[in-house]
Amino acid sequence: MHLKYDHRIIESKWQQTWEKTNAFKAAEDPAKEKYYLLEMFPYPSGRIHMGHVRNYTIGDVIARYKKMKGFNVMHPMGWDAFGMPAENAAIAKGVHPKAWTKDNISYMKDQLKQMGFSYDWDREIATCKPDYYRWEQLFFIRMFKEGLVYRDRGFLNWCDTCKTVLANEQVEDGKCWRCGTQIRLKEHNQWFFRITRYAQELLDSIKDIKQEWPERVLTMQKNWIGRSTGTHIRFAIKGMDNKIEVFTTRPDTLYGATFMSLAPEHPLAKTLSKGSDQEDRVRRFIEKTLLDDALTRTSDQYEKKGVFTGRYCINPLTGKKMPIFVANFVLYDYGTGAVMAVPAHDQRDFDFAKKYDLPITIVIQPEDSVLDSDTMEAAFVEDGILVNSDSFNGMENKKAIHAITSLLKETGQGEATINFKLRDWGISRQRYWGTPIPMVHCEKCGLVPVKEEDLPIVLPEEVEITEDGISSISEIPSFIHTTCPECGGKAIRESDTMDTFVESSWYFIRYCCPLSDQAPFDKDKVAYWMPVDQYIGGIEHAILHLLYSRFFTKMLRDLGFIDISEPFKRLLTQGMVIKDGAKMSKSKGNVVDPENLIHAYGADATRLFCLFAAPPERDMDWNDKGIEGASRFLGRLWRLSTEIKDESAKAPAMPGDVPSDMKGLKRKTHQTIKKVTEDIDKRFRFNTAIAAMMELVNDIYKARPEARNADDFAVIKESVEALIIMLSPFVPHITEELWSLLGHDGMLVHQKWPEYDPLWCEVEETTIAIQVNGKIRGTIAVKQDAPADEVKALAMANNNVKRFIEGSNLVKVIHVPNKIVNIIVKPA
RNA sequence: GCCCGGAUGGUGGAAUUGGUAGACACAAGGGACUUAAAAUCCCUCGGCCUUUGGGUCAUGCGGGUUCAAUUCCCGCUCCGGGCACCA
Repeated sequence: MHLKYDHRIIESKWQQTWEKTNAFKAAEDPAKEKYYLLEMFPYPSGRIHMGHVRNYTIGDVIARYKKMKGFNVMHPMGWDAFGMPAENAAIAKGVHPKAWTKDNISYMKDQLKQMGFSYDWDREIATCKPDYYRWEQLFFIRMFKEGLVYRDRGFLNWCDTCKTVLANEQVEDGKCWRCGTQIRLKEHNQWFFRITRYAQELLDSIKDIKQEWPERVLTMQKNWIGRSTGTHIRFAIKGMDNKIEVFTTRPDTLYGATFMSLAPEHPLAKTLSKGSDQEDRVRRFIEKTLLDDALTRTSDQYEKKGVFTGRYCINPLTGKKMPIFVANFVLYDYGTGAVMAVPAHDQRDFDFAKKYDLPITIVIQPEDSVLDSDTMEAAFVEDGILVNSDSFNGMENKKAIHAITSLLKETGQGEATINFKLRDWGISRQRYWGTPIPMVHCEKCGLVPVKEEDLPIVLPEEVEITEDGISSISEIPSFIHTTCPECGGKAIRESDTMDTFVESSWYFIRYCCPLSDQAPFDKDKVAYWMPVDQYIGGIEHAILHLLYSRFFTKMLRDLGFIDISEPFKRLLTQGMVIKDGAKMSKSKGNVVDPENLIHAYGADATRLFCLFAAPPERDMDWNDKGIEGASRFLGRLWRLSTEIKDESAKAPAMPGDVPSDMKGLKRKTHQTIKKVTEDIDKRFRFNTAIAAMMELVNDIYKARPEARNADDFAVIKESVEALIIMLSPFVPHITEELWSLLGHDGMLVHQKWPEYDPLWCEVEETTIAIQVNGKIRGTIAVKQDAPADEVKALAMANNNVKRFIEGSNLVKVIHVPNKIVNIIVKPA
């Protein structure tokens, strides 16, 4: 009788053994090449979901594989523990966010352990703990001193009924998700990180990671940073001292600028109309427009509307009056929030001019036709020759861009500039569950940072939680009232907390030295482990999290904390787990709980299924039935290994009477080792690696009845053992058990990855396809690398091929070695 | 709307550098074993036609390049991700 495969017993047994023996504890060892593998840490939402299982299984395969390859692997795990869901849960259930988060962490940690992931739990981090966020507060203070933090006007979603600030996620169709009240944008001073100071470097250093990051992620980041070269132009306002500055990539059209459009958020929008009969209309227009979100406002279908402010500015080149409008399609976030309108050469300006009957002046003519401003039906946006532009008439517009910019520069009315779409990072959150911003408002001294020795500023726990919400720390007198670090007088603490993206922008460095309490980072340890060799996470983080982390790394370098410039050497973006056509997520209610799978089929089967279902980069469509196949395969592996052990023990040592040939299996074994190694190492294609190992299992099953003597069984044993070792990163528990059942002493986690013998990988014979005029008409078997003449002759001799070439004239024969022969014929 | 991806049998997917489309699985159907069931093992499995040799269509749609296109180019459709306060 053989032991039955019982995942419940085996999995917990090996999980305990690994833990007891500290199998995954990482320590600096200069003699060994380090490998820092990291998966994006989870938000402790309550239970792990399929996305976590997929992400962490992919990571675990690589971590275990690299360890077997001899690397000193660090594979840490932690918790992105601040954030909105904890507050929502607090409101819904009356639990304190801290308690809710703590419970979730302990439950999810247990779940991760049940999956058998190879984490070094000694490095665990939770971002909501003061011993973590105190360093973030230190960074904030140092950044403030370097001018990398500033306070500026910003806009918040405000619900008048709930009297609360709403996150974008909490706004549905412009209305509050709880009470349905139309939200409005409220002005509020907020803290910003000056990420734009790094815009150029973030763009330039893409070349340093280019080889190892997915192309599409870098493309998205480049577009997000959005560098463009253009010109700043200042327009004088009639009757005022102020000027309006615009950014344009088309200074060549300046002579055609006939009016000015301001974003409703523009500080001048209200000021310009003050005291005029337009004041009320402008105010109403701005209020109305601010209700529409940015997506709507940039849409093609969005009706372009505006209102005259009652004021004019002066075109710096023509000297003509240009009416100033507030227009709903102008965005405050891009450029300067003001656009010089050139209706003849910009479609939006054209539509606007037609609607409000504003002058259209053509300043660029195409070379092959003549435009007429009275009859044109769309803006002319192509290249052409300047007209109506004084001394620039007749110049190609591309050249005029530089010529006009030079003129503006000479007259002090503008200059060439570079503009980025990237905006500074607003990090203020008017929420309780986050890192307190270590600043103090003093009436006398203004904004003063907390003294570094007074850190951490601990988030107070005594908050009021009701069904309606959670009080802000601004309502806790003991927290809010303090003394000024500079003058010692009465002062008020900043009560905004930081965006949780700040915590996740540097956690990967802290993993190198999670316990250090003298400084955020231990330089030696960081120097050994950083950068992360392989980072793995969802494609949904392609821009924000990854860009913020890159920014933080560069900034911490400049603040003297670390010596590297890019945090993640290699990136793998894993696709999402999709069910019913949408991303599996709590908010969509289509979540599959992996816990049921682990109980019913085991962690190994769950891991195998996740890896086999799709390649990591692709979205994975959830299918409940697939796990059966994974589970069946493990049963097959189990029986094969235990039975072979008995059979080989009984086999006669001397060659038996029936000759047999195990060459085929030996070849397949080495080819499989090669294939699996390359699939993991070069391509991260775990699904095809598993398929290859399934093929090997099928071949062993077929070869088994042919085995007669000890030599034959030695080949089979070699196959089975190679298989068990190669499968161990994928299904670590069952393989560990089989390894020990086969009589091995040491644990499989400490085994070396198998090597393949190139000689045994060679193919003896290959099947090549014969085409006639590009259509397959037969196949022939030939020796690997057979000479072209021989192959061509064999191809022409094929019976079916003959039917298609007989009676035609041979044009040519294309031979691609070991692949195909294509015979081109023409009818006679 | 803007930026970035994706689409291959009933299903998940494979085809690594332009060279036999459908590897490996799932589901389905058939058979063996069994008192029976489960498990296991074996076989069939894109559509249509067929004289069972094979022929023909087929990788979201429409064009193109090539001896040869799932793969490269152009134009679409649909689906997904991101859009700066979800993480």
